[in-house]
Amino acid sequence: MPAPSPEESLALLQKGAAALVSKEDLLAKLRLGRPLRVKLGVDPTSPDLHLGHSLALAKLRQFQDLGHTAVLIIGGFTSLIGDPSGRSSTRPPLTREQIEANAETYRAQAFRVLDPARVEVVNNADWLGRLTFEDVIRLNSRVTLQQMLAREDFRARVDAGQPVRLHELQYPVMQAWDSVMVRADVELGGSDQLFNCLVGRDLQAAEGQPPQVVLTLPILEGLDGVKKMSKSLDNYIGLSEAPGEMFGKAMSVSDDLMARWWPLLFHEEILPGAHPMEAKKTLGERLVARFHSPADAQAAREEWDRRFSRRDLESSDLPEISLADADTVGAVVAAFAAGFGVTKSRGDARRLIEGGSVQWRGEKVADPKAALHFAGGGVLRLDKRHAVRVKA
RNA sequence: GGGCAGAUACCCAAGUGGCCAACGGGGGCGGACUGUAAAUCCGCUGACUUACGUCUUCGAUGGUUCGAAUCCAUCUCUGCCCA
Repeated sequence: MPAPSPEESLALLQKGAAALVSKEDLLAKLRLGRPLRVKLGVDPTSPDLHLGHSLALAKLRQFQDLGHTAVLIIGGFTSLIGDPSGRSSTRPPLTREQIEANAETYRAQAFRVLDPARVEVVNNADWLGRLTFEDVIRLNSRVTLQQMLAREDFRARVDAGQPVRLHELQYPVMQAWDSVMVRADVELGGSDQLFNCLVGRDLQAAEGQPPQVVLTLPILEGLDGVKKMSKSLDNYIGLSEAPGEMFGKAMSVSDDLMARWWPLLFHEEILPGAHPMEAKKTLGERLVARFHSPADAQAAREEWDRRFSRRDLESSDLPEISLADADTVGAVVAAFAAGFGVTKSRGDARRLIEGGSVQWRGEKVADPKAALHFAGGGVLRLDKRHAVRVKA
């Protein structure tokens, strides 16, 4: 493949971007003819990277494919504070152990998207943790309170009478310092990172470095179609989720949300005239193909059709467990535990049963006290998404 | 440092001595309908219990009372105004 011209690269890199500061700067940097250092910071605040992160990761991959270097910053230090972006309240701090563990899983997940050959993975605890108080004061002198209050989420919390802690104001400064330390040519991030990334430009300039180009990507809405996709809201599709889970979650989103996701995920318009359900299946398939493999995608779709369209639980791929005869409540609790590692209270189980969700061998069992006999085996349906095959 | 207001379940919020495991809304879960969509309708939404009921819960601790989310004291935290 012939190396694309700077102009061609620019056109490609602009696709799907929410903001680019600035186009001219990026073009100028592309014309330097050397690999650019493209920074993306992620805070290991949870064990999972999700589809929301994948937009920036995919853009980073695009840079890599054009010959540039990905600088993936694991926010070992920043996550001790937590970016207040998009949050209406203070984030609870994580322990160092949690962060370490999460950082480890992040690498693995990020490499589902990134090219391992052109990436530097660094941890900002390595430099932020060494700053002296004097250093910190010096950095802070570069930023004004007014600038901070220009950030909408801070402003909103102040206006709403909610606390904003001073340490939260440090977050943009730390992120900016990262840019200086890795000598970033470009920084990627979600739209809500725009402010932080721009502080990076200021700080780099103050340190005598050419300011980075900032390229932001749209924020992906979560499964609920209302809030930003995030682990803490439990409205996400994890990059390392099993194909079936991924496909199923994709199928559960509203048609409207799917239509909004489509261009963000695929950089193309949704097929006009396609039945929404078909389109959604295609979406699910493409996601599974992207993060697992085309074969997994096809299998996930077939399994889904079998299980949910044709409601053929009997031939579906279910966890196989052994269960002792028990009353229905006890059996449901045991099946959740053995089949899915999920702890259900007996109250929860009873509610499911009384709600008519539980079926044994295709027959609804609505009486929590009914005794179930598992000799001979069969399928025990627990709720929409959970069913187990009981061994004979 | 001073004054005022506030802290209720996942979120918002009602409740100012017993009828409170705590109104209502949101969210979530389940059912009907369906395309694991939307809309609509119904049920559930602290734990244990077949049930009667028992236990834990209304910022924390201690108290008053036969009885407290509700009253008193102290403490912790938050917002606003003043300095």
